[in-house]
Amino acid sequence: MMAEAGTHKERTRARILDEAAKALREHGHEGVGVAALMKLAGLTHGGFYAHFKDRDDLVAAAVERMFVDSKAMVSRYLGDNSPRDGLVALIEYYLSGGHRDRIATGCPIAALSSEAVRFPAAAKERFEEGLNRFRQPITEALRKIGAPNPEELASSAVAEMVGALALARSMPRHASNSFLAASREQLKRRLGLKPEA
Amino acid sequence: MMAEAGTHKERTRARILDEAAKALREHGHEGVGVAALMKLAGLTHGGFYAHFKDRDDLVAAAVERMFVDSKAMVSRYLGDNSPRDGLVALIEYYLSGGHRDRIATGCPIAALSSEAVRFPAAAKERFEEGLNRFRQPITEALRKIGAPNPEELASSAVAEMVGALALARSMPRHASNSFLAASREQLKRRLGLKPEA
DNA sequence: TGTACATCAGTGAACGCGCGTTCACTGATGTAC
DNA sequence: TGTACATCAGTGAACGCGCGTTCACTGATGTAC
Repeated sequence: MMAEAGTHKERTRARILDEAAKALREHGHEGVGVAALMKLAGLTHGGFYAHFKDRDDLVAAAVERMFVDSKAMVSRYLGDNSPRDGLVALIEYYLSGGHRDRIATGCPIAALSSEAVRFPAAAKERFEEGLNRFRQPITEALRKIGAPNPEELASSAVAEMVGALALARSMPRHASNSFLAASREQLKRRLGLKPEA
Repeated sequence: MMAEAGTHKERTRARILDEAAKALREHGHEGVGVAALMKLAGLTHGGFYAHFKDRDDLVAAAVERMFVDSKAMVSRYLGDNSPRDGLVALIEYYLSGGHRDRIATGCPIAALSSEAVRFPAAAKERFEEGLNRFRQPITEALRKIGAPNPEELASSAVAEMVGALALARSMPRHASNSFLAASREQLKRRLGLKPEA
């Protein structure tokens, strides 16, 4: 995933962060223990403090790390495609069963939407930054296709995407599938991405 | 809030649940400790087990209790009003600064959207039930005003409301206000609740 | 109406456990000569 | 090229602490007579 370049120490730190970024999405802020995390990275717990000041420091760095995945995901869809095709592809991926089922590597915003309020200050700031960086390219794409009020529309779309994904994860499979489908359809329609009937 | 009728024991249990339902929204699943909770209810921690089998049992009951507030909130807006006025009022309250700032007594779905996946089984079931009971009257109101595909539209609207409220809580005040405003505007427009221009 | 007694909600000390953190140490790595 | 040494990432035992849970007990309440 990452954890390639740099000195030995840098690569170890990156390995810890890769695991932390996954564990944080999968188990939440309180669900990531230092000992369990270090074990996932193939180390013992004492070594943790050679890399991070304390647990809050780790959480802040892990939140930043999560948004590297987020940025890559957005670029994959909005990078090369036309804005219109990109938005459609982004919505279809974001609200897919696959994304719903892969919390650990999926969108950090949806994975932590209701927990971020309680993050320690540094982590919270990075979450806010990540959220803005997610919203911005969507705003730009909407502007390019000539949507009215692209900022407002992008905020609203992000809210729906995040809400739909988070809630879909708390539902039984069947209900979850149609819940995702509902937002996929409504989003494509209201962003003007559907061939008009 | 509740905690009035019944025997002494029933009233005590209700008092504990009232506090738990607030603490759960405010501090999340891992943030509600038995000792702290009992103190909030004016009791000592040992007495807890006269009322609940264990912590999971409490959490399940507290989730159910939260949705009593939720149901009351929805009825307040969709109960007496015309469906159209009711929907407008519901959206305006739900996405208000006041609701954003009162997590402990606000919508349980938004407060726990990203955590519900990890609830113990019984709590998770009650969360699902609560979500359905929230969605249903919105579907009905949309059906009454003649919206096309009211089920799909209600799901989509609930996703946006929940996502917008949860994310607004993780933002600095100014950004948060306009984020809420964006979803308020977009929702009223797309549900056909705006006087057409 | 007054006394004796059973009930049981609630108390608070104690438990085992896992958490975050500290620290004396080890042993592999890279540089100096 | 080979040896001596300094560095420091990583080890693992130990810490204090707060958690959920147990349990012997207390004392207020309500019923029986």
